[in-house]
Amino acid sequence: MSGQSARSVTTRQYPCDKCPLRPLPTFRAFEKQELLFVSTFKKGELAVDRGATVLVEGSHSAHLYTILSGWAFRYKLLPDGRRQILNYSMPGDLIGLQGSLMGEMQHSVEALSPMLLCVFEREQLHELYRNHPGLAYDITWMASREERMLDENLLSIGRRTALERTAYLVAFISSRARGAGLNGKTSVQIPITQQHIADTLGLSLVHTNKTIRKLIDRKLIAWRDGGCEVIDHDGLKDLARWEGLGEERRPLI
Amino acid sequence: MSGQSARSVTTRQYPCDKCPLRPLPTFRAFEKQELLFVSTFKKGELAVDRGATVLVEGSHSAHLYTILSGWAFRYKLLPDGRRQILNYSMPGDLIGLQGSLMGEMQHSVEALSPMLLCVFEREQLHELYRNHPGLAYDITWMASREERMLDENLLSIGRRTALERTAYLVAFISSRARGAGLNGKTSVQIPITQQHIADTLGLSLVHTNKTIRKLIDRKLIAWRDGGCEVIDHDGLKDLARWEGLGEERRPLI
DNA sequence: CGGCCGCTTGAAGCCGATCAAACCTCGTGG
DNA sequence: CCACGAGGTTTGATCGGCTTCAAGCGGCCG
Repeated sequence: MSGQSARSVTTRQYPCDKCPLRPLPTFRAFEKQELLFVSTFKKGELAVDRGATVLVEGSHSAHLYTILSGWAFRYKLLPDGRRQILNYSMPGDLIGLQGSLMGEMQHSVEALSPMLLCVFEREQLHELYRNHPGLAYDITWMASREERMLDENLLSIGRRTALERTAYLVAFISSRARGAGLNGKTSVQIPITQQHIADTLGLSLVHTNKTIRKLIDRKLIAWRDGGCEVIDHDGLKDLARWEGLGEERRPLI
Repeated sequence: MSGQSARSVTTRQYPCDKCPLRPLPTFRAFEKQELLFVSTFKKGELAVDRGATVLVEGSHSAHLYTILSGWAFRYKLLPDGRRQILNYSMPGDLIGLQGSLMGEMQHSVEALSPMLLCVFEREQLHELYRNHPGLAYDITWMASREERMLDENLLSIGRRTALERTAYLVAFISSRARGAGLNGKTSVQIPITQQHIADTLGLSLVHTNKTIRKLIDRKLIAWRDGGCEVIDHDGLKDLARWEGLGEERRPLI
């Protein structure tokens, strides 16, 4: 059973002023004052294993998180077990904001790889809004960004063919991964199984496999070491008729 | 051509202290100070016709809106014209927040009925965040609410059958309509065509029609006067395996 | 070595798409 | 007053993309 909620609070390895993410060109710089507040906002770090459930639908978590490293996905289930993956999360993304604002979580979050999370307390969100309007604005911005990604995913599932959808999804994830600073010298290894892709795109596993094979045959992607690798990013975007992500600088909390 | 951007600024009929929506039990009350600010935040009212395009993908609008009355829908298009409806909007909902926060609109908004909108200026959002943390929190809350609806819609399109999807959509819209105070003595008339439903659910028009017929035959809904009416709300929810909306009180700006 | 997980492949069948046509209502103009 | 056309709904027939069922393969780990 891989779904167990294995987790352990580690000692703090990354004080906010030595945040490994903030120096990246994708992220906006902090005001000194904001950095100070976030340092007190951060309550610790949480390490979770691959396959661990970080947050579970129906719960009322006292925490929200920023991903320091690793990948995760958000999903919902129907009563009979059908699963829909809603989106993926990677370094710099907030996890659990919906639950913090509105009370109960209405989706679950599972780690796709070992992860390191910054832990924040929901309770202090009000203080953040009261004293740090810039950060408050950033949080709304990030919520809007998530909304935008969901809009695009809806368009994809609703109106693109299986081949287009798959091309879109791989291009989308790899764009985001690059935006999160995950590009090694070569292209990114996306740590997902074909079942994840199927559950994201609303397809069956069998048909997903056959569709991925077409992308491989066209030399658009490769499937290696239990993960996906992009070979021809522009080819994927063309096939999916996708414009790509705006590459604006974004906030990090 | 019904897509023209017909619009006209009317004189202000509803000062914020006489807002027809706020007294409704669905909405949270304002602090006196918040009411004052929103009164200055509101720049006027905009009346649009049915079929008018309120906001268009790719534009940089200087405004955002709250719906005073009427219905609208958000949608995206693929280059070849395929349309995906993302969500519906009704009284009390914000329109154009994404665009205000992030610059460019990445979806369009079209009126489903004549509408009356409160007009706000994007520029003043920063002032709102600086001086009214409570309202800032409310805005984030509303963005999260939209995100939640999108999550549910994704689950629906990705993993529910055509019949379940249709049942879900109708139940969902009518729940929201009731939450927006649109329930007359009888049930709500939802002012949409079957083409809208098809474009929301990722189905063809023909199949949507046949699916709707099944719901009618089962006496779950009725189709009258070019609109949809719910007859058996619980029946729809059961069929869709849908839990329903949390009926929490929500903010209004 | 055996079992599990993830990937692959073939065959059969169905859900929903597409094609085609007709009908109804309503507004417009001759 | 009726002819006409447009938009929306309806229905039947055929097609095909995707699902489902079934089975086998390969690698990794206890």
